[in-house]
This record gives sequence, C-alpha cells and structure tokens, in this order.
Amino acid sequence: MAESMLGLKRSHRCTELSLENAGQEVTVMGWVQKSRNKGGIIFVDLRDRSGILQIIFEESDCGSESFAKAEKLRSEFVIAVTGVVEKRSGAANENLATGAIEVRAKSLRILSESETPPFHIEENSRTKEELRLKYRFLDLRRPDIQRNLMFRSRIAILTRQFLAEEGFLEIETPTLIKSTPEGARDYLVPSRVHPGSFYALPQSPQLFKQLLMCSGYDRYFQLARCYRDEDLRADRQPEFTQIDMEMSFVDVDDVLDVNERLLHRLFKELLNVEVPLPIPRMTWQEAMNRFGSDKPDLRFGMELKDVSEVVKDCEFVVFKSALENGGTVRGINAQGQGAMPRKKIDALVAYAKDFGAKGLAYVAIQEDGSYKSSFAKFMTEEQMKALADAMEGKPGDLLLFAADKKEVVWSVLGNLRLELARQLDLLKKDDYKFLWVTEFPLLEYSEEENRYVAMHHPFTMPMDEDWHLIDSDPGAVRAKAYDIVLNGTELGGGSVRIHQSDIQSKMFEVLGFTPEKAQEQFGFLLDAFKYGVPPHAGLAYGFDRLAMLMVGADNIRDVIAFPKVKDASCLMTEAPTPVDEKQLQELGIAIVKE
RNA sequence: GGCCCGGUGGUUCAGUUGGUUAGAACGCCGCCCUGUCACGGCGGAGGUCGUGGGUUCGAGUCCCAUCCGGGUCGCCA
Repeated sequence: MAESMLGLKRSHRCTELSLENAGQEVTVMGWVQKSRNKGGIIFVDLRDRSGILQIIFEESDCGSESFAKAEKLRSEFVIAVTGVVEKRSGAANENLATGAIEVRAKSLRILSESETPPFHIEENSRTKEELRLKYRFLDLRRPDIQRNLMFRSRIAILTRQFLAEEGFLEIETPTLIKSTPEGARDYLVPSRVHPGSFYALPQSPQLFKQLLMCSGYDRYFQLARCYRDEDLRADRQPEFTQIDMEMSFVDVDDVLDVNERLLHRLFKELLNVEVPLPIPRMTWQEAMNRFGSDKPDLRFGMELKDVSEVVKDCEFVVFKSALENGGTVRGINAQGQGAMPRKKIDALVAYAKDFGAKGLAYVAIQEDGSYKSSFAKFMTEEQMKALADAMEGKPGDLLLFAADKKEVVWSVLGNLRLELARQLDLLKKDDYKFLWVTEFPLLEYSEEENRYVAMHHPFTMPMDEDWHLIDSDPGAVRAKAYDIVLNGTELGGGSVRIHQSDIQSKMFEVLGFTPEKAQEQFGFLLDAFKYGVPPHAGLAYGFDRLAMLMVGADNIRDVIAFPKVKDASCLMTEAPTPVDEKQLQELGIAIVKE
C-alpha cells in the first residue's frame, strides 16, 4: 500500500549526513537496499544516488505502526524516514561513507512497494547485459552506472562552462535535415506532407555549423545528437553525442590550442590528471609508418620498422615478391617474447590474417644468439644478423614481419602491435597518452566506388603546398585535418574548412560531382559562401567515447543511459517496431515483403 | 554479410566418455532472533536445460537449423 509523502520534505541525500549532523532530526527518502530484521530491532540500508545510509527501527522509538511497516520492507521499496542522526552505538562500518552514523527512525512511510527485481541491484553486477538492458530502469539504479552517468553530466557541464568562458555560443541545429549521400548511411524520416520525400537525421551538424560561421557567430558549440545507420561496436552506437564546435578567423593551431586547454581542464578538474601541454603532434604519415595506425596508442613502444632495404637481396620469396610488386617489408619487435610457444605464434598469424596478411614471418632470437625462424633457410647468416640488428633484436626477442602493400602491412602490424600489448598487459587504463594526428590525406581511393572519396568530408581544406598536385596525384594531397587521439582511440577530429568557392568547386570535381549535382546537394552552402564567408575551422568529439575513457569503462553502453544493442534495437522498448497500416498510408509508404 | 564466444530454477554457475529423480551458491517465501551490516538459525517453494528438428534403447551433453546477447572483420565522408 503506497502512502503519500504529503507534509514531508526530504532534508538530505543519504551520504550528505555525517557525525556533524548528530542529534538533528532529518527526513531521508530512497530505496531499500537491504533489510536485516533481528526481531526487536530492524536495520535498513537506505539507498539513493549518493550512496547508502543505515536506518535503525526500534518499536520504542518509532511506535508500533511504523515498526509493523518496517517488518514488511523488502528490497527496492521506496520509503521516507524521519528520524534522528546519531553516532552508532555498535561497531562502525568502514565500508560505508556513512558507516559511523545511522538514523534512528521516528516514523516510516512506504511510498512505493516493489516486486522482487529480476536481478539484484548491486555494484559490479555479473548479471548478463541482455537482462540488464531489458530492465535498464533497474540497471540504472546500480551505483557504478549511476557514477558513470553523474560523471558524464559533470563532463558536459564543465565543457559548457569552459567553452562559454572562451566565448563560444551554444546553438542548436536541426535534426530533421537533408539527406547527403556521402559517408555513413543516413537514418531517414518520411515526410507526411511531402509523400515520397524524406528527411535524414544528422550524422553531424557539419553544414549547419559552417553556415553559423557564415552568419557571423564566430564561435559555436553544441552537445549534438548524431545518427549513423552503420553496424555497432563496443565503442559505437547508432545514435551518439558529439561535443561539436566551430570557430571563425582561425587556423589549425587555434583550434588545437583551445581544445588542448579544454582537455587539460576536464582531466584536471574531474580526474585530477595533469595532461602535459602542448599535446604532442604527429603527422598522419609518421603515425602510419611508426605505428601502422592513424590513432596510435602511445602507452607502449613496439614500433614498426621498415626493413625493405635490409632484406631486398634475400631469397625468401615472400619478401622478394612483395618488394617486386612495389610493396614493403616491415616488422615489430616483441621484446622478451622469443620463447613464445609455437601455438601462440600461430594464433598471432591467424590474427594477422584477419587484417589481410597472407602470413606472418617470425624470428625468435634464442638466448644463445641463434635464430629460430620460419624463413631462416632462405637467408644467409649475415642477412639474418643484419635483419635482427635493424630490428634492434636482442637475445630473447621475437621479431614479427609482414610483407605486402604498405596499407596491408600497416594494418597487420598496427593491429598485431595492439594485440601483443593486450596479451602482455601493457595497457594501463589510468595512463592517459594524448596525441594530435595531423596532415591527414585529403582523399582516399575507394575500390568499391572506383573513385577518390573525401577522407574527412568534402569541405576539408587542402594544405596550400600540396594543392598543385590535385590533378596529377590527388592521393598525395594532404589536408588541414586533425584527430585527437587518446590511448589508441579516436576521441575526435576536425579540420579547417574550405571557404573559397574555386577550391570547393575543384574538390567536388575531384570527388566526381558535376556542378549540377553539387548545387543540388549542397547548394545552400555554396550559396552562403557567395556572400562573405570567414575562414573557419572546427572539431567534434565523440562525447560518449570521452566519457567511456574517463570513467574507465570498456563499453560505450556503460556511459549511455538507454543504449541500443548490436542490431541497433532497444531491448527495453523493443524499438524499432512495425507501425500501423494507417500510419504508413498517411506517409505514402508501402512495405515490400520479401 | 563473414568469423569467434555465450544461452541450464529469479540471478550467477557446475553438470565427467550420452546413462537413475539435473546440483550448488545467492535470491525468494514462512517461522524465530534487540547491534546487524556478505547478519544468523530452522523449514519450504522454484528448472519443458533458448527454440525446432535429427541420431540413439536413452540427449543438458552428439549432429543440423534457427532465435537471442556479446566481441570482431567488412562498414563507420
């Protein structure tokens, strides 16, 4: 039987009370975490978002009516207790923030009863995520998830505060927008008023923030909901939040500067971690060559080394043919792993094949300096030594080599490097290594579409010194684009935008847009650029990923209140669902049954 | 779309080469208990082993298909 809270007002959250409040009468409200009935005395652990507080019921203090109610309390009942804070006469509980005190109840109201929940509300729950997501409203009561979401809130609030101090304006942009064919798949929203026409949900506020620059707002930001209809990953949801910003009259350095200070502030105030400024920068080319990745994890070494020159005269056909076909031979040195059993090495080879390797060559340098290798018989002793020297191989080391086109070698060794680091436990969560990766290629060739596509987006400014190559060697043109990388995760990225119509026209041409098509797709932006557009640049963070890394979660779902599962559905609401025939008719939509 | 892992009372798990009535812990229900806090004591209920086929005298266990969840590759301007 639920009672009213009429006449009561919560005076404190559970852990807002301490010995300093001893003797005060307080009113606390929350959920019953646990009830321990000793017969004539009942202890109740009361939980709210702040934590746990022990309530003590004795009939002589609270009267027979409240005591009878206290005997009925079960997990997750919502109650209101008025009582007096006192120092515990029994032993203190050192596991609780409020372990030295308790509230001696004078009255109890049961505001809401609860059925036994399908799983226990507790920290570090081992209950399957499937069940927890179905009952997400209960899962969200768990202290670790509550801490994550409260932390996430602090990031959002501090970000707003910092950017406001820096002169940024928070402006919302539409989420029913025009569909753009480039990039990720759009979520489409049918228009009732225009049968057969669709809005798209934004993948980012990109064009609108550029228009805001055209309109003179000069510094904009938004915590923007974004949508991409692509498959999910541990760090990818179909709808997510960006910390999105754009600035006028700036170049690369200005954007990086303000964002470094933002990150410094967030990590200092929220984690008490000092991010050394300036954050190091590395060009894309250097990142690929040294780490085989455009988002290198700098928490450990094991860098890639190009040994093409060293092995160019050897007889090992794998190396030879790779080099003859314009490829490359590169390796990494897994120091101290020379004794790795064959089975584990085979597993690494299989792992490498997932990333396109045809195989993986290895050399284990024995403690006596001899070599155990998959290809030693094709090498002279001198060649082997030269190779080991080039890899700075010492006795006890394991050298792993990939030979192929450089893109494949990068991918294989870059991922292998990470896999080894995971196996060797080299990745410490509380070690935060930031990096700017700069000078990304402007374009990349799409085998699927048989043309160049924008690596970032079609509005990215090329580097002045490369622009003359746009016709002769488009793949070599670098862009004023940058990513902020933390511990091997792309936290965010951005670029200086094109603000000259001749460069923009050329970009569209290279991307295979006819002028008519460009006008049709992006006419509003091109028109805006005719009327005075400031040079501008910006950046967007994956807010969920940032929160995930800051709280140390392994999964983006742990920092999102109501996440979707792998097939982009919601286990709690069961969205998406079919809709009424009437709704479809109104929208002029017919479903094609397979 | 490919590959890998998982699905057994409410929850988390065990279940041997296929062999009696599928076990445990926690939770739940009832009774008892005035200093518990992983409370304790006594008693009790609760399972078509994800689903559908198949093999077999016999299937939680083997085979096939399928559903659900996770990870990953493709994909993610």
